[in-house]
Amino acid sequence: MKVPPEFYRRPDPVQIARDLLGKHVFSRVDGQLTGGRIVETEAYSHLGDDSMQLHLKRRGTHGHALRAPGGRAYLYSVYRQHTLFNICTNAADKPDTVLLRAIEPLVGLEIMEQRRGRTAKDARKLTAGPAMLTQALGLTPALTGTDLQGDLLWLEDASEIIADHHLLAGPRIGLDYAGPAAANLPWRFRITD
DNA sequence: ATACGGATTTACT
DNA sequence: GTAAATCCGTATG
Repeated sequence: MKVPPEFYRRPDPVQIARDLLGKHVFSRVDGQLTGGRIVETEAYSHLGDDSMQLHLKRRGTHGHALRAPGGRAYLYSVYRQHTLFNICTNAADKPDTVLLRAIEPLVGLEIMEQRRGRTAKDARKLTAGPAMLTQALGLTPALTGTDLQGDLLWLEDASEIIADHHLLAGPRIGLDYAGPAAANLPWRFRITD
């Protein structure tokens, strides 16, 4: 069953990032169903997180898509070639997000391999990065604002409980530019194999 | 009009 | 380990 709106509207993005591990994400783009199990996430908060302030400033008007009620998609491109998938959380005037960094492919393997191209031959690299998974799922920045209760892009609760000893918490990736205060926050979560 | 920078991936040595 | 790819939105003049 779908993850309900209340899940996304809670005020602590770190807790939401933690809780999203083990959930399943699906997309139906071009009529093709693809999806997988979430194994790595990062939290971003409008409070006490310099990287979020910089992001909003740098992204200006487009970043205002972040100012949406919890439970919508926010996708944007970085390095002019890759798309990243975030989930808006909290309330519209308190813009927090969770970035999906890695999933374990479950549904629509052939479609995802096709979308990823030749480098997908290595199965471990099919959806093991934030831009890899958006490509595999067929996601583009145009999907920003999509309601995750719809049938285009959504998350499902797989009734999986991840125990703390199967979790790894660490600093977020690629945020050195935002300064040590932001780069050192242990807001990245991953399921250990 | 032009300059700048980045929540990455891939192919190399 | 390092470096190149690659093009868009925002800011600034």
